[in-house]
Amino acid sequence: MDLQEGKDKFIQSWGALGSSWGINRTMAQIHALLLISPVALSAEEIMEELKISRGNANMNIRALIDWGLVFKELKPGERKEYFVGEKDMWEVVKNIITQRKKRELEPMLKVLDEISSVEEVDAESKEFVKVIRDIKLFSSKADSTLDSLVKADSNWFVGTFMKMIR
Amino acid sequence: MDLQEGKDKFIQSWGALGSSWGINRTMAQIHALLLISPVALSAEEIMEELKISRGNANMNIRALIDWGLVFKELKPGERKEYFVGEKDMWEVVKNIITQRKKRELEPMLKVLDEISSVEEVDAESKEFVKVIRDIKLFSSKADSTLDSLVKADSNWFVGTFMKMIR
DNA sequence: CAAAATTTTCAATACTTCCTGAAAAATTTA
DNA sequence: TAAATTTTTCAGGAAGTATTGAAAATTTTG
Repeated sequence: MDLQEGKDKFIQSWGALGSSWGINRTMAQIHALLLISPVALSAEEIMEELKISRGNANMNIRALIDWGLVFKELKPGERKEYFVGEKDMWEVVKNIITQRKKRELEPMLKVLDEISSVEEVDAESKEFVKVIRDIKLFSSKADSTLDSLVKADSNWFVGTFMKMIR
Repeated sequence: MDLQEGKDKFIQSWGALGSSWGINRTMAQIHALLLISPVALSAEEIMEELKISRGNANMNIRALIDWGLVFKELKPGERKEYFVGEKDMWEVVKNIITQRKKRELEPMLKVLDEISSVEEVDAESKEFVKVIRDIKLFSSKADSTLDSLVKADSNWFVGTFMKMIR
């Protein structure tokens, strides 16, 4: 397989993967492109490479910066902004976990909290509150497990955890 | 807060959460409804409760059964099918991990494998292959970690892991 | 400060995914 | 086997998301 074919395949697959994870295709493709690019790329170059409009490129680059997956790089003497991708996969995963935890898990915990104040007047409402408390307990555990995971370092992940769990 | 309000809020939030996880809103709502329902429900009842069409209900119930999150229940002497939700959150999470691993992570591993056969003729292609191999290594580790996680039992998750990691 | 370069915004539109409802298929009953 | 009941399918339309492109805003340069 030649380089261009490999690159295209990677960008394409990474984009498809993103789609099933609530990340839009273009955003995932830009991320893929920057992951495999040895040098920082300008918006122009990204537009060119992925055949997308300026607006689209700009929006998704901002979003990636927001997620901590891409960084601006200013070249001395150059007016354009350049962008580099976070290459350390463990960092990538940690950032995604952190963001999604904040955006999704935490709001859900809040809702579960509110909901468990339903008055337990009859069998049905008692059962409801029980189920909700169960889910809340589980979610809180997931939440703090993810916290610890994010604090742990990459070596821990690739080493100890694997051995321990087997 | 009263029961109906609590139920509605839960179904609504669970639906929203699903959307950001590549699971469509209705599917997540049906799952939520069955999670908090103490009894099995028929398609009719689900349609009624969520105000959705028969077709929509049917499709999404099938999908949930496919994911192992909902089961058919046949009541003796009744012609209709009834459905119950998997109530054990650990089972729910395990099924989701298993399915998504199979549908997304494993195909990605396959692609990474193919791609790492790019000929390393120059600096650029060497760098590309290096990055891809890195990602592949990481993904394989994630894959087997998830395998172990799914094999482990719920107690392990709620107990040991939490202590160890802190 | 004005001109040039670059980035950002956003209304219009293209694209994708989801949902409906009615017809077809399947299953059960008598 | 025919009628009744229930489930499944799927074309067409609705709703939701993503993308474009051009204008506005911002930044840099001389």
